This record gives sequence, structure tokens and C-alpha cells, in this order.
Amino acid sequence: MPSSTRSSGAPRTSAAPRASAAPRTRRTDPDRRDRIIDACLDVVAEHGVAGTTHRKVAVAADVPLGSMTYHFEGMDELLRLAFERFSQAMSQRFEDRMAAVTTREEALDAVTAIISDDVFTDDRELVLTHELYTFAARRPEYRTLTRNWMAASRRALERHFDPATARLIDAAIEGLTIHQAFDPAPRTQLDVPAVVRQIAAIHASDAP
Amino acid sequence: MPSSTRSSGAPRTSAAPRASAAPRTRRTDPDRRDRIIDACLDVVAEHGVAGTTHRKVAVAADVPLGSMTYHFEGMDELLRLAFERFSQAMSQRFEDRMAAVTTREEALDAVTAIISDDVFTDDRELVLTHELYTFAARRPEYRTLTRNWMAASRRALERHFDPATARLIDAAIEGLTIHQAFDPAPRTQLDVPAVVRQIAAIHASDAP
DNA sequence: GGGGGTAGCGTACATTCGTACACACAAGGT
DNA sequence: ACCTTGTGTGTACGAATGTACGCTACCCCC
Repeated sequence: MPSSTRSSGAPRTSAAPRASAAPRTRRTDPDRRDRIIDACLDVVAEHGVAGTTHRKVAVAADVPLGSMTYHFEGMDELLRLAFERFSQAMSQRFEDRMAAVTTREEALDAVTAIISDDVFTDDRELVLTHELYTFAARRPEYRTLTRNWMAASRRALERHFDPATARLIDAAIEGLTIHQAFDPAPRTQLDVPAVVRQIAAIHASDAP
Repeated sequence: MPSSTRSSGAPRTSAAPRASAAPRTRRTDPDRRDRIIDACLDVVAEHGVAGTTHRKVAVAADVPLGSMTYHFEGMDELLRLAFERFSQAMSQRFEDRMAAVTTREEALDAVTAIISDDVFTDDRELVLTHELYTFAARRPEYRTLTRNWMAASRRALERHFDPATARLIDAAIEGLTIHQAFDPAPRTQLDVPAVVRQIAAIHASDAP
């Protein structure tokens, strides 16, 4: 089909199904770029980085295929931006939780809650987290993302614990969370609150 | 090029460069299947699950493309087998290390060594581990692999520690290892040997 | 209010993918 | 020695992908 066909009176043959009937002319959608990044995360969560293509993201974001190469250098840049957004959202949430408690006791409870409940609730975040880790594992230049995330967690924990303890608790959250997700029913149940308290007691140090 | 060309006297037009000059006729390569699985791990390590294709694996294993679909149902089966092999090799190595030490003191040293040195040495294993985690995160039916791996680690640790401590040490190895790999130079250096010893002291219990 | 400039899009194309299938060749019974 | 059998392979094909590129329609300045 030569391009002259469209220059005639054909109203608009859109490939993507338009959800609303609004005509939505051009240049009136300034957060298109943002929507694409969000849609990219959805696609990654569903199909994995392996199955993430320009076309799938375009459909998910309800934008034309051409927007993909227009707004982004390529899949790599898009993935980097998407993971950047994801990791920032995750560490923001963690910081908020830690900022919401005041006493050390409450902080310990919060850590316990994170370990016990966090991963069970949301499979999407489990998947995205590991997609991000894998992405960073393969390309050292993107480890800034994971480094920032981990640094932010430690910083948040340091509001309540000394640096060494914060580092240890952070690692414990990581390890216990992963093992809980991938091996939900180990033979030996762990008394998470007690463990967290005892880890925090290893470095018998004061905290703000 | 019609197929009749090969039926004439052409010696063998192989697409992949044959390393040795041995003619290697058919039916004389019984570990072809194994080699393909190993090659699949190499390809995954280099290009990620995302970039792993029948063709790349075939080239890496130096087998014809047709062998891929002949020996395996599809990429999924191949990946499953490859990750199965990888996870078994990893947990075997862990078990061996733990079986090699006799006293609890030596066990603590071994754990310390694993946390401190393991990940730095080999980037390939870091990548493959996380590719496996991601694979398992997306498809719960393949979490058997991770479950078995983690169960094996715990079992190995239980040769020297009580179950609760084993579980905790296992999680600590996971968390510290990951954070060390993704954030190699945190502000606060951790005294790994001391930490390991203190974690092991949390459950003041006896062990064989 | 109208014309130029450019942001944004639709589409075609070369490439690469998984898979199907006809066919060649080694092995073993006779 | 031959024929039969079924394992293993080369190749062709449809589907799907990333990217280039020309054209449309909005915005801004005069």
C-alpha cells in the first residue's frame, strides 16, 4: 500500500484499539512519554525483559509504534528509565515506612513486617525486582540503579540503627525475603521478630 | 541451493567452524545433548534469557540447527534443563565445601569465605544465578529448582548448625552476597567473620 | 490570520526468529 | 551383502521484530 493512500480522505486507520471515543489529536498528550515508561514496566512484569518489544509496549501504552523510536533511543534506554523509575519507587516506599516510625521498637516492628509480609502480597514486584537485578548483573554500567536503591535503604535504616547494623539488617531483609518467596514453606519456621531483634542486638550500639 | 547439491560429492559444508579436522560422522556423538545444555548456559550467561535463541545455542554447541528441535521440545524445556544443571552444580559445590570441614569453627570460616570471596571471583555465576531467580520468579512451576537449591544449602549447613541457625545463615549468605555484588563499596565496611560468628551465636544451640 | 518549522506519526523493509518436513545415512537383522 | 528402520539433519517458510523515513498537522511568530 503506497503512502499516497493515506493522504486521501481516509479518516484514520489506527492500529491500536482506541479505548475512549475521544479524537485526541496530537500534541495534546504531554505525559505520553511517562505513560510509555509505565507501560514498559507492565510489559516487563508480564512478559519479562525477554518478551518486551516495542510493539507490545506501544499497545500497552496505547501509543503508535513510531512513538517508541521517537521518544527513546532504543529498548535499552527505555528499560533503563523504567527500572530507574521502579527502583526509585521501591526505595521511596521503604524510606517512607522508615520515616513513619519514631522509636527503635517501632522500627524493629516495621522491619519484621517488611520481611514477613512484603513479598507475599505482590508477585509483580518480586518479578520486577529480579528482572532489575538480572539487568544490573549483566551490565555493570547499570548497577548505579541497584547501588542507589541499596544505599537509600541503608540510609533509611540508619535513622534508627548504627551503620553496621543497618547494613546487616538490609542484607537480612534481602536474604530472608528472597528465600521466603522462592521457598515458601521451609521445614523450620523462623521466629522473624525474635531474629530481627537479635540481629539488631549484635552491634550493641546506640542509635538516634 | 537445492538439497541435491549435498548429495553429490561435496564433503561437508558445515555452517559452524569445525574445531578439529575429525570427520565426525553421525551417530557417534552421544553427548551432543549434554553439550547443547552446557552451551545453552554459556549463551544465557552472555546474552541473557532474552537473547537466547535456538540458533545462538546451536552455534555455541557446534551442532546443526535441526538438532535443537530434535532433542528438545522448545526453548522452555532447554532452559529448564540448563538451569536445573546449573543449580545442581552450584548446590553440589556448596555441599562439598560444607562436607569438607569438620569442626564448627571451620564451618564458620567456610561461610565467611563464601560471603567474602564467592561473588567477586565469577561474574558469570552472578548473572546465571539471577537469570535463574528471574526465571523462577515469573513461573512458579519452576520454583522447584530454587526450592531444591535452597533446601540443599540448608541441609549442608545443618551438618554444623541447628536448623534455625542454618536457615538464618543461608539467608545471610544470600543477602550479603547480593548486596556485595551490586554495591561493592558501601561506606561501612562490615567485619564479616565477626558477623557470621554472632549470627551463629543467636541460637545458642549445639550442633553435631 | 496565515505561513513556516518542527514534533510526532504511519508504514515499509531487511533481518531474525521458531518450527515443519523431506531426506540422508548409520545400524542391525537376515 | 543387502534391505529396512528410525535417528538426525539441512533448508525453506510464515510470523514477528527493530528501525528508517517521508508526510501530516499543530504551534508560534509576525
